[in-house]
Amino acid sequence: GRTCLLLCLYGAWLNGVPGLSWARPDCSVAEEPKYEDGIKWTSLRHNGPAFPPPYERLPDNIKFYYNEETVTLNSEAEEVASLYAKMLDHALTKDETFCKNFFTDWKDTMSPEVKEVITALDQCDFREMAAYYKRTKTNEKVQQEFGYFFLDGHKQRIGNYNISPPSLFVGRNSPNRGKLKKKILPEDVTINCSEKEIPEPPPGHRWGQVQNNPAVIWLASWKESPPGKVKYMMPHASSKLMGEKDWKKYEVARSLKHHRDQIQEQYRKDWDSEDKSLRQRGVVLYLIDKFGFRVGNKTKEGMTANTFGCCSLRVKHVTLHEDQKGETKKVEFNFMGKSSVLYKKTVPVEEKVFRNLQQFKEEKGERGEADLFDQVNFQVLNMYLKDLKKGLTTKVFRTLNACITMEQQLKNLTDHHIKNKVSSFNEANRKVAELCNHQRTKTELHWFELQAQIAASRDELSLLKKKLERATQDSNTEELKKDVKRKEDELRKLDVKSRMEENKQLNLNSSKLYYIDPRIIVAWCIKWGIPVEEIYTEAQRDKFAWAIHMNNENFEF
DNA sequence: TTATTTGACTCAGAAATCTTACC
DNA sequence: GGGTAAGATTTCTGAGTCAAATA
Repeated sequence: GRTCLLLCLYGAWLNGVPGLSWARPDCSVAEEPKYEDGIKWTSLRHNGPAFPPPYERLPDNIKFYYNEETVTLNSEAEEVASLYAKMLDHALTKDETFCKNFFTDWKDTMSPEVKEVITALDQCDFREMAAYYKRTKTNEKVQQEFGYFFLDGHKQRIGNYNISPPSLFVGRNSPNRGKLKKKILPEDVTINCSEKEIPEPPPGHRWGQVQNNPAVIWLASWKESPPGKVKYMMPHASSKLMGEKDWKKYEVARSLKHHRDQIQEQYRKDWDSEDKSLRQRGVVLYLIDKFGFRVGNKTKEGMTANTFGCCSLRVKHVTLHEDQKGETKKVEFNFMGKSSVLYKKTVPVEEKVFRNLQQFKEEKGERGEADLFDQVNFQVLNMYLKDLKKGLTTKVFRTLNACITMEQQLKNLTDHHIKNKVSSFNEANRKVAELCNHQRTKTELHWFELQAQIAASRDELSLLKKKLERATQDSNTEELKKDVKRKEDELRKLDVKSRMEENKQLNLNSSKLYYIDPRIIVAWCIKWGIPVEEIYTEAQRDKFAWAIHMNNENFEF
């Protein structure tokens, strides 16, 4: 209760991190060790990750058919088939690459005889299996014993403690989509913990590796087959360790504010430089600073979807628009960004940026596939930024821009404007989501249905109106008028619905969770007497406990 | 050496699940 | 008042960033 909260605050001050304390349920005020740079903990105890139950074979009455005939699969092949069967409703099972990858990996699991029989995926009938899995949704409650860990004696939640069962890779636009993600065994897992507190591996198994590395915060790690990346079992966002990092992230962004003028002055100079790499650096930094682009790492060809960020933009992604008099200069960006989200915006830029872009494009001739900024990459940029300010990297600009935008938007909301405070808040939030290009792809089916409904309704309305025009003082004029009114109401409702659907295009969650300093929001809530519960969900309040406990009405970013 | 890969986080939308509103 | 659809929230896991290790 309140006492606990006060103790938390007190404990946090003792720790030297304002507002940050051990997350619930443990609120004790212990003397905490201060760690030198890079050391995260003294004692770390947990039960390791939870493994999925072994595969259960289909009952005898559920069959798989090939060419209308029953084929009996061995256990492994049946298991992989079940993964596809469970996805039968998913659009990906109509995707060529997905199917090709799946079929290749699936065949590897078949016995030689069966492999000879099953040669075409489109002859396979998984429907009986699919129906069976729909009926028997296993809804096992997660075991509480795996959900927590102890960091220096404090009980904390774990973010992801379940190792997922084998599945088909579902990366969007990834060349790996459809490939089998193999079963992870304890032998594949590295455990990170205190030397004397090694968790018990599942019966009959042993851990691949056990280490005691206080320089990292992960509890367990393993490699996933495609795309061969290391996965980690990490503390929950509500844990002290994560909250601390979150807080530091925003502090770095705040400190960037004081260096921004200097950075801008420098990149303006760079636009005129003799050195092309400096000119490119200057333009890239301008774009990142101004429009919140991601830096754009090189992506591994053939392993990931073809996506882009600022440094990795191609010539074809940028179109320059100049009006007749050459007064307004606009740049049109059109490319696939992170997670294959389309970035399509046209923005005005300064004269020198425009000329430089023009030159970079011309140099490459008509080769649209050529790198627009061939002389810079994220290492170059981050090296440069690090020298200006410790801890400064390119992504900080995105955070800074998001925070400034949010703070400004909220400031604009005066008592006069605010009728419904929560929806006003969402409007402000929406501006940030727009900046960050956080999108939600609309549920296609729903959308098309709605548009069809609207079109049909429009047609009917115009038909009714014509009828009404033609009608003389017949007895049914009144009836017709009523019909028209009814149709108009219906159409209006549909339009509202459509607009709501349109708004869903923006995804407010990502900016709220990762970009907007929660202290801005808390301060705003206090100012207007809005309970934080109306803005942040429970999970979000847990994550931002540090900011909520600070309770600073006068916070300015 | 410097370019590339790996490791460790940090951010991303979709799917799954829970809650509420509506008929 | 209960069944269901829509909406809100949480979980899940893929996809970025960026520093450090490696070749």
